[in-house]
Amino acid sequence: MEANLNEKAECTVIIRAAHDAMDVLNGKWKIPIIAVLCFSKKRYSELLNEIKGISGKMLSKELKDMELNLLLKRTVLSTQPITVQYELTEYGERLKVAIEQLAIWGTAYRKEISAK
Amino acid sequence: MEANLNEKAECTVIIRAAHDAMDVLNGKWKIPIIAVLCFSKKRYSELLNEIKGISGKMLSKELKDMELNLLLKRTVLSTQPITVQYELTEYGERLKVAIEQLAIWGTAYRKEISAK
DNA sequence: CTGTATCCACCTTGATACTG
DNA sequence: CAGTATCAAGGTGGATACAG
Repeated sequence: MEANLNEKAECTVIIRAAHDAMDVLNGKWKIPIIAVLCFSKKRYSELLNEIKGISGKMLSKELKDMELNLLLKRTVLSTQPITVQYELTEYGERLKVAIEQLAIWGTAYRKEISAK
Repeated sequence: MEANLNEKAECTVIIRAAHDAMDVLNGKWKIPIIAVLCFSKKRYSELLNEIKGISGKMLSKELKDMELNLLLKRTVLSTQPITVQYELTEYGERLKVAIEQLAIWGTAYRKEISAK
């Protein structure tokens, strides 16, 4: 019963915490964006090119969302014409571990499912 | 340049693999469902009670999705009235690691953001 | 108990054109 | 280059009633 209580408590905590995380990562594009930015900072147009299928509108929207959620930092460079750099914050960086685990699972899953 | 190629390749792989995973986990409720089932198999009504906010329709739909994706197994028990057990498959079990990482991140994020 | 059927409001996304 | 505005379409999720 002690074990049962602990299980229940732990379960509830995980559910809520995972939900918090997914709330911040909602939508189709946030994980791909973070995955790209895990390796280096990028400009808007670089992201647009490297994330296949995303539209400019969605990229803008997602980037704005993530900036508000403190996942990434936006920097306007005074080049001519101006360019904008996006990079992960510490919060964003720390998501890398979770995303890697998802990717590891996804890789194995795809492989085994397709071998069916 | 070699490093650059590797970075690019690894990045692409991670994006695709994470996308595969998120494809299977799409929607609002799959992660909570898996989190609950991580600890023990559950019946439909137990899931309905323990996952706060989910409707019966969505629970049915998500469970069906996940069964098709081989994430969980559905077993009809010949009780009176009949009950149905859901449990994770091996694929589903292996997602636990990734979800735990998400939860760890979510916990820290919530804590630090609220401390703002 | 374990679902399904229907209806509906909302949200997300995409295409396209446009701005500074 | 880095976005914004507008419109349209489809998907998502909730309420309710019903079925086996």
